[in-house]
Amino acid sequence: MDVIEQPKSLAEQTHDILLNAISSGELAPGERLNQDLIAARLSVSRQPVNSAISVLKSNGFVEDTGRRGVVVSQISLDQFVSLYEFRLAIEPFAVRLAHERKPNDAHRESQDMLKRGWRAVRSQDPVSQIEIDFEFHQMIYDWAGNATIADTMRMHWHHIRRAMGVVLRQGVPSQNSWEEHERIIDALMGGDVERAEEETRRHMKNALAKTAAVLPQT
Amino acid sequence: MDVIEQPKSLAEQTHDILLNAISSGELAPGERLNQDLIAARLSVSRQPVNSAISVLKSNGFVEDTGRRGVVVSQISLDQFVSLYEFRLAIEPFAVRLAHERKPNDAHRESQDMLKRGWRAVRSQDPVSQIEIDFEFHQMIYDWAGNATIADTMRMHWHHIRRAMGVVLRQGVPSQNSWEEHERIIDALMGGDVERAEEETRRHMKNALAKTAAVLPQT
DNA sequence: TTGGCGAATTTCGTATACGAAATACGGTCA
DNA sequence: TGACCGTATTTCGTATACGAAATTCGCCAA
Repeated sequence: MDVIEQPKSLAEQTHDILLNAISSGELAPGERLNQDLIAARLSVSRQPVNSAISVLKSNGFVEDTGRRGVVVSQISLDQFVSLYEFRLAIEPFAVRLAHERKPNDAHRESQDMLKRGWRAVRSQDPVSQIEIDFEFHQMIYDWAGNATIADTMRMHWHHIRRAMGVVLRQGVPSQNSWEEHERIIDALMGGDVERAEEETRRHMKNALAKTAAVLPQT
Repeated sequence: MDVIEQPKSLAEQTHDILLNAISSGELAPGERLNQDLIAARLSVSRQPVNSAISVLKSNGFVEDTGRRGVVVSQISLDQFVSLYEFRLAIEPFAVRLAHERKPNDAHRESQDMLKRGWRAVRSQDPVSQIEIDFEFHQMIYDWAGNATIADTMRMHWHHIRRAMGVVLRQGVPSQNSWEEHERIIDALMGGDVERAEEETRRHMKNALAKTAAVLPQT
């Protein structure tokens, strides 16, 4: 039996809405967040908005200007290099854990995921491409059975989304990504951990290269 | 030239004070956070307290009870196994980066750090032992020159502190830790990355074993 | 026309107020 | 004596109020 969960507070809803707007690029880097405006737009008072902004600030999505209020954090190239370097350590490790712990229906689940991935590629819709890309990696974290990896990557993913949006909007195709995903799954299902790890590392390096080529122009 | 930074807001100060109280064990797992009480104790209104608690909640330091307010999160064994598994991936990687990028005065800095570590061990003061342990690893992250690693580990470290406090208060000696730190530095200064990574992995496994042996009793 | 100074306005952080929901308490009935 | 029900109290989330600091705007002088 499930526990009863009460509806999210206005502060949490406000946070989620703002975070989504930032991650999707709807709120551009450097853009100011005006508490009165946001409160009016969401039909709430400034109190939950203020609370939501505190949380965003603590997680690095917005920055203090020192003057009045906060602005959406910049997407710096350095930051993304460091983030992908980080993933270069975590993702292959997650794949190794996934190899050891993946559930019985992993094959079916992954084929399903790949199918959805290719469908998103064909759709050429950046939003669904970004979404399903995360779902793919989340599936791996899930198989890895490590809550810290899942939590940490969920946080970082919002930053990744921002950069990925920039990349995809520039018309860079995501087809390669899904070929790489396929190779990772292929190795994993075949029980070849070493190759799965290696393919994952390659996937990370390619993703970084694609992003790095586009980001400085922004 | 440094930028001028204005004093922290009451909300941020409240957050820092509460986080420190939680990490240090002053506020025990399961303990309720009463906003009125905290506000009165800190001589502020409930507003900054409420804001601070939102931030703590988003970072997993306190949990919603579903009823009234929040309680300090439990230290679960599962969570710590997952955290140390995570470190098993990150710390050796950070050491490898540190090997490539460490500054010229790394030798002097590390000898200094080791000296302070041994002094803390002799002092038998858990607080300074925990503090200097973090400083050691932070030095490595710093050398690694990767902001994502540093930021992520700073966040996780508050959770580690909580567990480490439990371990040290049970009288488990921290001498072994500093022998391990010494071996890592020794390998790193000798330019033997492979051994430095291996020593780091061993350090993580030992730390996990020490913690796991004590945690279930709590 | 442009630079500079001061008043008006904006906008934030924090305090206080208020209503709702949950807990705690006390009295009543078996 | 113990279980149960209704009321009082606690305590939270959110709204509103207020003061301070920064920015904007307009006026005046060079």
